[in-house]
Amino acid sequence: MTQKIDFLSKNQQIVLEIIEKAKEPLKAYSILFSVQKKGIKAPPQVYRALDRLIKLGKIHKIESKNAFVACKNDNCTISNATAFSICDNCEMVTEISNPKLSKYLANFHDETGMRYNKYNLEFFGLCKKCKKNKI
Amino acid sequence: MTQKIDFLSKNQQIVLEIIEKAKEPLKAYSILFSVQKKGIKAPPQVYRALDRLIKLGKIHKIESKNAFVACKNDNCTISNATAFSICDNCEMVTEISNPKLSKYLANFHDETGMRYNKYNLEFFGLCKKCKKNKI
DNA sequence: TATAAAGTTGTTATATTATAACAATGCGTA
DNA sequence: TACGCATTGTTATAATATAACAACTTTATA
Repeated sequence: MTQKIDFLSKNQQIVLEIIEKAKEPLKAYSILFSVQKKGIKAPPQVYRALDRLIKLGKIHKIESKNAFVACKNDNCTISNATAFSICDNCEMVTEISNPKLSKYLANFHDETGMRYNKYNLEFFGLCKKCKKNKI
Repeated sequence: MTQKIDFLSKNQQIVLEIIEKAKEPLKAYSILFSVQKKGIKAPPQVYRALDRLIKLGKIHKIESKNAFVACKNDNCTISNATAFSICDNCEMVTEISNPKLSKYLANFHDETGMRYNKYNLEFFGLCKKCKKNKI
């Protein structure tokens, strides 16, 4: 129940709240615009908060969109294993939480002997709605 | 043997060559700088070539780095399934071609009923060399 | 208490990445 | 030829992100 929100600074809380309320991934500058009434005035303030929230696992960055979403998993405190599905048409983004998938990827290792401690996976396609409406 | 390079325009060939020669992922503006002696003067010329080459599957974009690498698979003509391993220390990027992995991901479908036609996966960790030197 | 250390914030400026918009050119083909 | 169409060149600007440093807060410690 009690989130680690106590450990967040004022700006971090402001930024986190706005991302959590949003229904879609938010861009940094749209966040900046939204929080100007709350006293955050400049890009570095937003980007610093975003960086911190990412490290804490509170939010994730959708790399292919330069946008940010809240982590759907309440207990999430790390950010080392992320998977998303992204609709090419309506741009909807959903975090995938599939234990089999995460297990498979966490255990994956290739021929080079490199071992991974982090991954990010982005799937693209048409969501159910868009598939219906377009075909 | 014969590549589809015949279908590339002049600028596309120039950009592809420089990416293929490079040992690491190249940024768009570093490409721009390198090809100015060949007559390419402005960002849109580079970005247009990059877009085309990506569509053709000749190169891939490393989303977490905003950088571009040549596809290692000679026969690659599509760009819908990519996986990379990225060293957090030396920034080395390697394209993973692991049939089991690609099969697994190509067949993956989640509970939402969404079906994917494309994915991009980026693994992070320490490469063999860096692991040795740091630990 | 005071004062250092570390972290957070605010601020200005600027770097980096990417695209809009439109004119000019070349090229196949009807 | 003259049309359509893709590619190219060009200028300007949009969008994304960070450097650098001063001010302020909190905590830690002498």
